[in-house]
Amino acid sequence: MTLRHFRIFQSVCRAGGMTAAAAVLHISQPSVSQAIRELEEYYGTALFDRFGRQLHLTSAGKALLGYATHILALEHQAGEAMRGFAERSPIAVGATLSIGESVFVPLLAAFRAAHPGQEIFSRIANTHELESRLLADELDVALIEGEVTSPYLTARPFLDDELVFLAAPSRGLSGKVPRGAVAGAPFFLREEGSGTRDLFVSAMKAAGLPFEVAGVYNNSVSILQAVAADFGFAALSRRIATPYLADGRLVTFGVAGVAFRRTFRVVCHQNKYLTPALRAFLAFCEHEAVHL
Amino acid sequence: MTLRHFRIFQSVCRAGGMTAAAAVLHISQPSVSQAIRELEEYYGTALFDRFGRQLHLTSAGKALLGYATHILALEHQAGEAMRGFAERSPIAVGATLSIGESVFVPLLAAFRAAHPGQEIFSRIANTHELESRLLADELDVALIEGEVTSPYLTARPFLDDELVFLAAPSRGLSGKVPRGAVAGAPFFLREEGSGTRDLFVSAMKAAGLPFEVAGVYNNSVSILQAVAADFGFAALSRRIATPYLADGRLVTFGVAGVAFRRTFRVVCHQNKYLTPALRAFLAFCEHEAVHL
DNA sequence: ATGCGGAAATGACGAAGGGTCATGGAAAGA
DNA sequence: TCTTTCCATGACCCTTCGTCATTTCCGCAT
Repeated sequence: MTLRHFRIFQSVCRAGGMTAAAAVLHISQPSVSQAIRELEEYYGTALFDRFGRQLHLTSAGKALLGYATHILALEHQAGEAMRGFAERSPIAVGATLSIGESVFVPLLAAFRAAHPGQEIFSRIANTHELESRLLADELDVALIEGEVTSPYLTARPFLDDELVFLAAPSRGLSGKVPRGAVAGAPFFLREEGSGTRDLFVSAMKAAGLPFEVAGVYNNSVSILQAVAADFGFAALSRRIATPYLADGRLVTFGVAGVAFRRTFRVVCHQNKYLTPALRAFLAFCEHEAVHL
Repeated sequence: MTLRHFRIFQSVCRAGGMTAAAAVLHISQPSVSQAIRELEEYYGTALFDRFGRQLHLTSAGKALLGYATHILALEHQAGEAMRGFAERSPIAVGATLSIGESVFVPLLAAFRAAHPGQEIFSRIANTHELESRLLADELDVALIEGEVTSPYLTARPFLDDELVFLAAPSRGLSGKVPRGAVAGAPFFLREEGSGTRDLFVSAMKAAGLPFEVAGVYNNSVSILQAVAADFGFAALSRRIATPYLADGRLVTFGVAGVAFRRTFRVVCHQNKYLTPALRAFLAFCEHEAVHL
């Protein structure tokens, strides 16, 4: 059986005759006759009693009409639902901790304001987990700093970022300081697998600057507090340190030959089907995020 | 869209791949691919993300799967229900008052015993109403005494019946009585339109026997009671009078030249689709009713 | 009775949908 | 790197579904 049979059957019941149903459906009368005949043969029972030119639903016909009505209503609902999905299917967005602690929530807020009614699921996790979730299609898109390893993921830059050296004001550091001021000094680091940590370590190594590890914290706020308490130094995203720099709890400084530039990237699977909602989110990141 | 698309889509979701689904459905893999493609084009959105050889349902796909599952379940239920109907669809049986007061309930009881689980709707009404309901397909079959007028109804005899003269025992009548014993006597009659009344009136007329109308009752029990009280005579079906004859409240007698033979008939529309249940009921009337 | 009009059934036939096989491309595994 | 596996694509064929033409039957009016 096909939905077509049910549609025709329902029309015959509603119109009260095969010819009338054919007119409603804009098909020929024999086609309707044949469809009803097929239904009756398939189910092995008459759906109508033919009393001369009058059609009367049999009890079996009445029962089938109920099912047909429900089935067709469901199919219609499915169409409506899919039409809704085509426009604003929910999107699942991931972000690393660094981005999650800085621009992520403002970015989402701006996007929601621009796209009211758009459902968004969001998750904050480390780069490795985000990658595997992108590959498993459990996330539609992710915002990460640094590079991505899987060749199946495509990353587009959307925001420039930099790490800055941070110190307690009591140290009296500012502007450019000599390399000796930080060489071998104690630094607070993020945990293994952190993009921030990786960038810091590789940049210091490239600059030939050794350092001590004063502590490994899996979040930035604790590091900011530790540095403010003058337990050591750190290098974190300027965006994260901004509040502490603004009220003087921390100061930032530069070291000759050390650059911490990096790029935030919006990443999704190369074969990801881009719904309008997802396309809009990508476009938003690439064009609007610079205002944050 | 067709049910076929939903079936294939569901299979792909369940099997986890198009090739596997094709194997389950015993069709070729390209056919499955095409069906999914058509669904996606029709709804204007992707149902799966194709990450290499892996398929992942999109959120739209998840939504559609829910609808598809419900629709297919309903269609299956419809098939089951129709299968049930094909075997024992409910039957609507009508009967005249005369039959309703005598053999109808025993007949139904015997049929139910022979066909447990068979649903039966029954209605007792006069011949005219039964006929119009048969023509309007509101009754499947009716049991009537006497003839049927519409040419679209077919009547098959299933039981012989006769009216018998009834009197109070105190009258001292029995066996064959002379015509003078009833000529001009008071008789209780059923209402206009009653087959029993029609037969009585026409038989008396044919015999040239006049009579008085002592009362017109629309049921037989009241007539039996009136005759037992010796308010007058009556002629009713022997089957109805049997209890009164057995315990001596009434006696029956014959009059030379007067015969009240008639036939109970089972009637249905000539074009009525005979479900197995209906066919069984007709056969039961024609072959088993004689034992009542 | 007789003929007419309307509705369903039937038959022939063309177009389209749905099936197949053969093949290509991309990803996963040896 | 080679092989295997899976999905996508294209060519082709057959069944299905559409049409029109015609028939049949019932209901109605003459």
